[in-house]
Amino acid sequence: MFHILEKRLIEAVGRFLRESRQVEIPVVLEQPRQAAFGEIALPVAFGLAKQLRQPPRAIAEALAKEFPAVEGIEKVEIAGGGYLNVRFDRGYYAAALLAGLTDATNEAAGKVIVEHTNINPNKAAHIGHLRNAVLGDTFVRMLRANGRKVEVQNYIDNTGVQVADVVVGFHYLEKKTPAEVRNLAAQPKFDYYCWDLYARTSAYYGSNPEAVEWRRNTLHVIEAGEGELAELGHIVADAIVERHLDTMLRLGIEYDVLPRESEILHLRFWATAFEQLKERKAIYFENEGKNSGCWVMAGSHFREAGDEGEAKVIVRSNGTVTYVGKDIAYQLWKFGLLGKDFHYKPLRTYQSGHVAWVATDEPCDAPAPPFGQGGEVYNVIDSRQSYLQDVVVAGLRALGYAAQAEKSIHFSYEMVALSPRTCAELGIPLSEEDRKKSYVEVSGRKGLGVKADDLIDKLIEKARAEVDSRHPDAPEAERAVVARQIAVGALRYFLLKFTRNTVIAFDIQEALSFEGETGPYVQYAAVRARNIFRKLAERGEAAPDFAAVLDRDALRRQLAAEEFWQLLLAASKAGPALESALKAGEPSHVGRYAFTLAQSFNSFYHDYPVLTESNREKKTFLLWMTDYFRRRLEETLAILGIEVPEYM
RNA sequence: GGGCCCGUAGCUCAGUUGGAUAGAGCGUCUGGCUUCGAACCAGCAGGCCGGGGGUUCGAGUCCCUCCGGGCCCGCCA
Repeated sequence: MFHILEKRLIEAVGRFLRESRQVEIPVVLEQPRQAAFGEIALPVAFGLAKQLRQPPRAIAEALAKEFPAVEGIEKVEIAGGGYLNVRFDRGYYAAALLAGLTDATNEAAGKVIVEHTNINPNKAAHIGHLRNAVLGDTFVRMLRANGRKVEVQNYIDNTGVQVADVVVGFHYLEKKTPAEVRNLAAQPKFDYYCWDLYARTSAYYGSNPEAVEWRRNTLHVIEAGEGELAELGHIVADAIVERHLDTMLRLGIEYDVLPRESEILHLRFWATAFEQLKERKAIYFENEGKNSGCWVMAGSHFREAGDEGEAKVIVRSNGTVTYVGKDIAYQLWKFGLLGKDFHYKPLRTYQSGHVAWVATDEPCDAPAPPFGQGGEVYNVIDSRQSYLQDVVVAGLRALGYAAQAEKSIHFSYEMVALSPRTCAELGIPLSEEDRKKSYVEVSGRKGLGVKADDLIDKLIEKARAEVDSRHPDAPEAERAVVARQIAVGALRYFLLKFTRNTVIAFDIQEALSFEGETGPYVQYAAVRARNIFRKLAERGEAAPDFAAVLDRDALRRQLAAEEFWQLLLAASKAGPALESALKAGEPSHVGRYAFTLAQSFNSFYHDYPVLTESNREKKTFLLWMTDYFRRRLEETLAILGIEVPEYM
């Protein structure tokens, strides 16, 4: 509704200026500095000051006198150096909200592809991976809430060097057969086992340089896809992918399709992309210099104009393709530009019946929905890979796909590091140098980091203690559910409260907090709103028919109280909040909105006892406000992927 | 050497395309539970927005420069 009035205002003011002043300027709306100034501020007078050669204040006064009538707007006032502050007709506005009038969502055409998570399937997921997945998943929920069609992809690099390292560990260090590893892989914490093995193998390379040859050979065999080492690679990667899906499901994160590198190789996606790249002269064969014998992309494609820079090798002199090359092929496929497709088989069915599919190289009986063919592609990848993402986009552009290059968005974010305090707490040894830093980078290679499942377990444990102390009589199973919901709320909110380009110095104390700006704080507000209606029912009272009691005049009477009006206004801005968060590409903005909404409600809850209110109109109004807040809180939390517990 | 990011209250962070008196949370201190359950609320204190220059009627926000910190720049992935 807020948006509707904004649009009306822009339209009316634009026409007014055109007709009365013969000026054509874009009408900009602002949020007044203070809520008491009104709902919308128009700074038009400042823009006109130059053109009309008059002081802004005088222009504002003149404009205010002739200001056109706009439905739903009560009046305009002059303020400050020349602002026109607009006040809504409160009764009109609230009546529209009560009638269920909402801002229309964008029905933009085309599918959006969001790729996130993308964890190397060779070890347990850690806190950094969680940031990626939660950011990606929340962005997906934002897009869907806005009416967009979204496909969630989780790319699996199952033939890469990281998997090879773990295979080396099993085969050369532990001398295990595929059958033995298969047994191990069926154990619950196989990903933890590999976490340690990966670190051990990496360390082994350091002290035994000749072992690096094992790795090279293993990688080669895994890519070819045949032999015992390749079998080991599959066992490891497939099992770990399942563990990752389990971990993410604990946070409510699901996927539509898992494209895999093994299929990119076997289905010769790269060969097809290579032909295109050669044909359209996007890459060239280098005959001299250090890159002699390689196919390279000229630096001018992916750097600032004028900066020739270094060329990027796409195909090595031994004929093998680099990681970026495969990524270009994958990106082409996402847009439906490759002229090839994977085959698919169902990987798992979620509780809702939703199926996650995985790429295969041979057809399967189950009919898969169409994947790929996106109109817009978001790659959720940390900022350290921005150079490579630039190369991928440059590849598209060099192939003549300028439109798709524009629609290829690197949804980048900064890494999660560990606070020194948390390192100490976890018993991670720090060098003299690390101790001085404000944070320490995690390293899978060194086995240095906080495992996702450990963190979730810890959060559940703490939430459970809180729930037990408050609701000792509630059934055990119920308390377990509530504790899990609170833990997930705390974790997801924690990862979302920072803007994307802030490095998170992960501090376990801070993440375990349930007070202040946290997920549980917001959940608590929603629970309180629900409790009021539960108590009402327990008293044998039915929820009133709001529309019957609250006509426009009644609403106007109640909303004459400034506090009520400000609360309602804030709650009514969920739509615009989502829209601006999408525009900015910032899930954290939705989190922040949820928090301020919860703050508003908590103060309302504290100041106005609803159930004991004796005046019928006021009580109905308070109940309506409660209900309105409850719905906005629930909607916003759903976008954040946070559930509302039965009680807290 | 080149590129990207960051520097705002004791700590952790917000701050829309430049706008009115720079905001939260935590922490400190002070008050508030007679169940719509305090995982809450109210209040106090705390700021040369890293330094300097510029553009502008107006700069935390844009430009230049310097200082401090992080990340990237491979025929690894």
